[in-house]
Amino acid sequence: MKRTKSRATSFDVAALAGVSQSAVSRAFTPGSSIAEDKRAKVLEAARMLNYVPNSIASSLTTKRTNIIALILGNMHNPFYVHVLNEFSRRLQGLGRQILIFTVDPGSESDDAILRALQYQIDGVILTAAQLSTRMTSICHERGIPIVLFNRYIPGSDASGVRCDNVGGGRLIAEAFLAAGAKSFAMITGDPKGTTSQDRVRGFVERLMEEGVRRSEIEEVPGHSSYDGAASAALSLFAARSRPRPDALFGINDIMAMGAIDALRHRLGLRIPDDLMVGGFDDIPEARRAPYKLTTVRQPIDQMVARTLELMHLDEPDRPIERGIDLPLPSRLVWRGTVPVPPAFRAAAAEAAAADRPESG
Amino acid sequence: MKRTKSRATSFDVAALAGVSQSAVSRAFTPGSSIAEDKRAKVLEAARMLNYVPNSIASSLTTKRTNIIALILGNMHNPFYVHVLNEFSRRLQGLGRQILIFTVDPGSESDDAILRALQYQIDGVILTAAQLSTRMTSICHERGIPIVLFNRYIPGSDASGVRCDNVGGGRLIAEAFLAAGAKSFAMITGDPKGTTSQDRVRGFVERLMEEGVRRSEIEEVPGHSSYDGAASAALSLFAARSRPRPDALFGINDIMAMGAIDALRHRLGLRIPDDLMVGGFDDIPEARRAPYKLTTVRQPIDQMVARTLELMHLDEPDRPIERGIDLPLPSRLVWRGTVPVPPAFRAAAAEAAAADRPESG
DNA sequence: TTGAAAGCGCTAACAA
DNA sequence: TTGTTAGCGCTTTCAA
Repeated sequence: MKRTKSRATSFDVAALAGVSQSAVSRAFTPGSSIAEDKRAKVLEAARMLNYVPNSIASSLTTKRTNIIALILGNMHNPFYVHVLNEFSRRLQGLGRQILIFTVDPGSESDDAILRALQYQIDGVILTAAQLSTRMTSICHERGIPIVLFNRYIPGSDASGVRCDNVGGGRLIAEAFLAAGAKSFAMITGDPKGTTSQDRVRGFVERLMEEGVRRSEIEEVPGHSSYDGAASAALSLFAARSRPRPDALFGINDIMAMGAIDALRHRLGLRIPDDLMVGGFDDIPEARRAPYKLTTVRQPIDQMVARTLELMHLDEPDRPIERGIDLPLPSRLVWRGTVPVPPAFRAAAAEAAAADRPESG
Repeated sequence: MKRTKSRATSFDVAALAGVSQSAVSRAFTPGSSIAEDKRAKVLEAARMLNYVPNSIASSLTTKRTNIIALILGNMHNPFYVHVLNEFSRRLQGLGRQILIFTVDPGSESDDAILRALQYQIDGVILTAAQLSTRMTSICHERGIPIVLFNRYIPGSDASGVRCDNVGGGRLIAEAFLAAGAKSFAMITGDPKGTTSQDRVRGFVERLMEEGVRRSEIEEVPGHSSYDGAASAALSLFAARSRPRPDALFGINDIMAMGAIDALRHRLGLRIPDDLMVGGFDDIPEARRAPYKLTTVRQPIDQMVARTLELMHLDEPDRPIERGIDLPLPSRLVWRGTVPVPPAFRAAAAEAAAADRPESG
């Protein structure tokens, strides 16, 4: 069978309904002035012809496509999968579509943004990668809001939403200290990203307040991946002269999980008996039986909501606010990888209760 | 600062470059006839004005948007995350963009497709949900290919790519038999989906060939999720009069993982000593130390490649082929959740070697 | 409330 | 190889 290529246009519908083409347009535009019976006739004709309004054509005049570009870096980190899900759910609810771009983590996102711009997207959400100031200003010149998710770029005009990473790092340090840890190590993520840097900073800062010397806190890069963290952990613990650390901070959950698996199954370490481990993000996987990871929860829902607010999708003519940095509070979730000190028993019990059903 | 809303058009570029507007169009159209020096002038002017061609406008005449709609159901299953990644990588390589829609697993995808149609997408990839024949014919009428990924719908005009699920189910049965299992159980997925049905069918079929009676194969629904499978497994093993099965088939990896975790950590079962477990998909998580899941590998790369081929993106006028069902071969990956019989030692060693680095 | 008509930014004949 | 011109399918004045 051949393609009929029969896409009915508003003119076809108008002809069938016996009205003008503009009437058809009005019938499909909420809040435009058209008589109810006429609208009904149009809708009926449209149904008969399988007419679907052409958003591409309408955006040519309205200057709005209702498309948002979502630029994703590391999809291998489940955190971003949940972020994508949440954005998708909400944006669809707002009648917006998502044009997706995946870029290599750590690489420039300029290319992706440029391609997005060709599609006259109404906004850009960037969850990854670097952003040049040139690209930022190109977007802003055109009135296209661009907001960074889970990161900020110092000195950038782009606004961003993230959680309080420094505070979160402190929470983990606090938990380790309360559990009696004496020597510390961490597996870090992208060294160029503020997210990893801030978590490290908060963690170190808090430890130093208790008299721990920076040189005593071991640090090894885990490349933000499960496997990277697994080898990092092994290199940290395998053969060593100095005493093993008794507390390990994985800068994100997926790395903490990689470290836990490697340490347990390759080196036979018991957690938390031999080593306590803390993570960051609180991805759903962190609750699972093999991990029961004590971690810092990022308020994804809130972060997504604030991101959308920052874009002001329904006020397209509003001047774009520059360089807003919106840090949201994070909180510690006590689970099984850090021994729970008496003072935190209640919090731990609460977390355990909340963990019962995994949403998904 | 206010929005300048200054999007340069091809006319602006033409004026600055001192050429006609069509020259600008040509300068940006690969393979169109334009003098090299003229093109250079145009490009230079474009750069100065931060001009980005408006694909939305061009698609009005070309009838091609280079946008593909990707409709995703269960994003909580990592399998689909990897699928998304692969589609994104390849489609971006082909100069196509992905408009993403997430729908509730099991629900109609008609809504999403209708919204996609408004954007004049060049094709639809459906990884989830039901598809009405009405929607199929609407797409086909318009010359828009729609291809089902990892599923087929009996009697549907839509084409699809999937793996040989029946054969895969047989492979797991085969492995269980070779390992000496005598009693069997399975955790099933979406009862309306052919994917789950076929895997079950192959599994059962093979067992029955060996004289196992259908009524002896226990079956419990796991709702395609980690948590669903965890409770399913518990209900299967917790309190029971008849002897426990000694082999459990999780219709997909994420359910096999949920079952393993629950059985190990809640009931203290040892795997594979007390119970052997088989999965399906071979998601990257299946290789991880806590699981080392013996499973059936779906050839994602091939499936994605064939899906794209079926869409014939570069021959938009080609008649759409109807109802093609393309089953690709699947293969067993021996790991640690099924005791490896001597005959399969080599295969198991090979799998272990291949597992070393996780891509990601 | 309605219809006619002028664009939106581009591509694609067509002539030059 | 060029420029001119006529649309693509819609929204949006503007008059009626």
